[in-house]
Amino acid sequence: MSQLSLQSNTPEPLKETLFVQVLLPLPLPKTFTYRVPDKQAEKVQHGVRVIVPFGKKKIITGVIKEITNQAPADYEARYLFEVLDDYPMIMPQQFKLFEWIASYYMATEGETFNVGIPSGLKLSSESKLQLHPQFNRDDSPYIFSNLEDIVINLLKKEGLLSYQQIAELASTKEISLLIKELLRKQVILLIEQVKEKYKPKTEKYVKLNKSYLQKDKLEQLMELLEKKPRQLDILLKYLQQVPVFQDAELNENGFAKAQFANSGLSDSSVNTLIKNDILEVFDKEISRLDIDSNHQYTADINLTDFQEEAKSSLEEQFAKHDVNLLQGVTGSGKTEIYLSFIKEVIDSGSQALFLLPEIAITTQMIQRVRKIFGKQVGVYHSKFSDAERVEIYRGVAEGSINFIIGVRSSIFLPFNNLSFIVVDEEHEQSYKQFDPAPRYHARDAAIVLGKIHQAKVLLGSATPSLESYFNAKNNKYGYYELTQRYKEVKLPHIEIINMKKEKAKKQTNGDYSHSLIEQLKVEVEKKKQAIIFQNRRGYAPYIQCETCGWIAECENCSVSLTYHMHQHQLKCHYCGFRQKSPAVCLNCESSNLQMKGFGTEKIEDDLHLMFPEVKIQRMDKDTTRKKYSYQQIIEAFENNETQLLVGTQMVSKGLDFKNVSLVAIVDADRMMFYPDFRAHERAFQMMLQVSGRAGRDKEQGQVFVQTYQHDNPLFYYLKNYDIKGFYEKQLEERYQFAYPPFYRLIKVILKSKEAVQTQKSAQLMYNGLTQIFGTKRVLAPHEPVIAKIKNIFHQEIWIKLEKGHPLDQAKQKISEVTNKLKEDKQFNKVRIYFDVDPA
DNA sequence: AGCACGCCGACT
DNA sequence: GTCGGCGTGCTC
Repeated sequence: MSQLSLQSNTPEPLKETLFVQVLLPLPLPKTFTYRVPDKQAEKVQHGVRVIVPFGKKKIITGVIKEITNQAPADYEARYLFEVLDDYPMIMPQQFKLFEWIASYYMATEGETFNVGIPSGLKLSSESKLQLHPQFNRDDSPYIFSNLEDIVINLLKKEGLLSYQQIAELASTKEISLLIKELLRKQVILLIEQVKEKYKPKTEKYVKLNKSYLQKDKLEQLMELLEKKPRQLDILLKYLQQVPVFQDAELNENGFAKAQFANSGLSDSSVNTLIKNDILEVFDKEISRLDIDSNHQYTADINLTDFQEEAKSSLEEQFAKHDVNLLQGVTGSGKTEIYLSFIKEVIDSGSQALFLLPEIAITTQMIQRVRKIFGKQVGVYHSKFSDAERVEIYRGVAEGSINFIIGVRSSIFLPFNNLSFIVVDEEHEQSYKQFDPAPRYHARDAAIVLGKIHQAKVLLGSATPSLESYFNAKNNKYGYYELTQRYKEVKLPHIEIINMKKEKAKKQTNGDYSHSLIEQLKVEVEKKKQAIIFQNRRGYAPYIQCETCGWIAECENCSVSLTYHMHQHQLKCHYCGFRQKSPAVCLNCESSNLQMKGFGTEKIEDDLHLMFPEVKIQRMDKDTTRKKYSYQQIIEAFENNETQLLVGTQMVSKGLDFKNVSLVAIVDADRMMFYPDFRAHERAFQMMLQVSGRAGRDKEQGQVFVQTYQHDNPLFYYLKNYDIKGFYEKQLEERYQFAYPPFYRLIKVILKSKEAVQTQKSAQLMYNGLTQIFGTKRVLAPHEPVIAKIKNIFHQEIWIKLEKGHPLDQAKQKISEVTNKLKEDKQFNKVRIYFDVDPA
């Protein structure tokens, strides 16, 4: 083994040692510098992945952010192990986005990188042991223990052993000692096997043996197979599918082996042909992205006059604004406008990104887009496997995919030529990532992404976020409103039902007004469909003892347990805790337990009683757990197999049902009255969104909204579809109480297992913050609505910064206060998080 | 984030 | 006396 000699007498040709700054997918604030082995120097370039040692035993994948020839002054850089790619996997634009997100959302670039790339592009490493090549048991000056001898013998036999295998021999404690000893005694070498997690998918294909490619040879073969009809059939099938005589090169493409069986031909006969060297098997790399590549996609996008008008107006505005807001009621055909823009972009050779909230990416939507764009489309969705995501990632990097339709994380794909971004349903809060950091808002990040690429951004919604509305109003964004509904279908009539009054008149039946029940009866008679919306799953949100007032609560979280009738269980919707529903009060043993409130399950149950003959389906998180159940429920409803659909907000997105004439919002108050400054905005948007499901065909649909607060101005705006009026009113309130969009919020979250420590640290944090920002800009620490989740106590501090307040400086100060707090070791168990622009 | 090194209680 | 608890500090 050659030794590295630092002072060599023979002058080496001067070779510059390269150093690279590597970004690692860890929540660490900086990059790490590695030395590049000479052998790898040529492969080094910006944006390629490298495998590096990190700490004592970790081996991880990072990405090269910078290349220098300057050795770090204050530490010895380690050698990187390997350069993985021949071309960059992270584009310069992505680095810019990482930087922006990390800085804006008070996260690290490493965390951003970590969520930004599919985990299949990171590598797993597994340490293995092998015998040291120069090791000889008899020559060794050392003495070996029994255990060591066992390992030595095993290594002689097996060659390689993993930690796992050693672990089977010894207890975990002994392993590291054992390995240390074996290393010291020069018995073993540690080697790292790094595996690419991603493997291209392959399928068995067959092709005709070359010797039969001549016509006469083939004829001989056919004669030979005369008496073996099964094999002959297979050969004929092959020739039919792969006409090798028209083009001999087609033979190289081969034919999927499994396809024979699909045509009713026997697999064993195929195997015989293979055995006799008539057919050859080979592995063919196939795409996981299930697209029929032979199909020609030529579907056109036909815009109505109104849509054309909208489009050309938007085009004009894009000349002045990089971001435009397109507001249009459900059914006004925003999607066609998006797709028409996107088609132009794709045809001109650029890339486009179409962002949607998770639940809006339906099979319907994907099929529609595929019809127009074929295999240029990549769908980036959490339901897809990691391998599929890697394929899309690579497709975008290589340029074979020009159009991405996807969820928020698609902003991180390696675009290099992006020129158009659509953010549909831009008001949706699911665009805001909450856990883990970075807590970014994909709409806002998409706008920055647009800036980085000089791409145009189109935001779309029937009910824009107040922020976007405000920006459009102040001419920061361009704006267009589509007022026409497709085919001129009238907007549904919204009826606000005064539950107080109905209850006083004893016209309610439990939670349902007389009017609603009567109307449901009418629709059911007419064979129409109805959607009953309740944004709460389960049967009863809580159960209470009427004797002593006891409420069943989660033992880990400060929430009541929801009763689920189906399993007769009490469940916590925050930590998943579940227990059998008690028969008597656990406090006073009274049997007077009452279900309080109602969720989708109870509504479903009630409806069954009221309409025993009618097919009723429920759609919520509980009924859509399986992969295709969501799809099945929708299809059944679309095909009129079910007549009443009860559901949570899942029913409000992206679905187009023709026969729905009534939408019922059973409990509007629940959405409106919870402690959040956005509660009204959300409730309003959600109610309008659900309403949009009614009457999408010729007839005008109806919406029934049940409330005990029917005087609330929100309902006035709602029933008149006066979105602007409502928003203006909201803006006034937001201004008055110093909330977005006039002020920027930064939420500081403190968590720990100790309630007292959490509170104390929050108070100290608050003191520190007020010293910098003053008492007006910082709200006193308080428990969030759910103060305890999974036995962790939470405290929040809100910082309100007026527009124009130097943001970077503010964040800097916040970090300083945080670091100071962390110095006090009594609080070292308190974790501190930041949420900039909390949703 | 992991993970090793380091200092105090219940046990072979 | 040790095993092992998890506090603390580092990772190029």
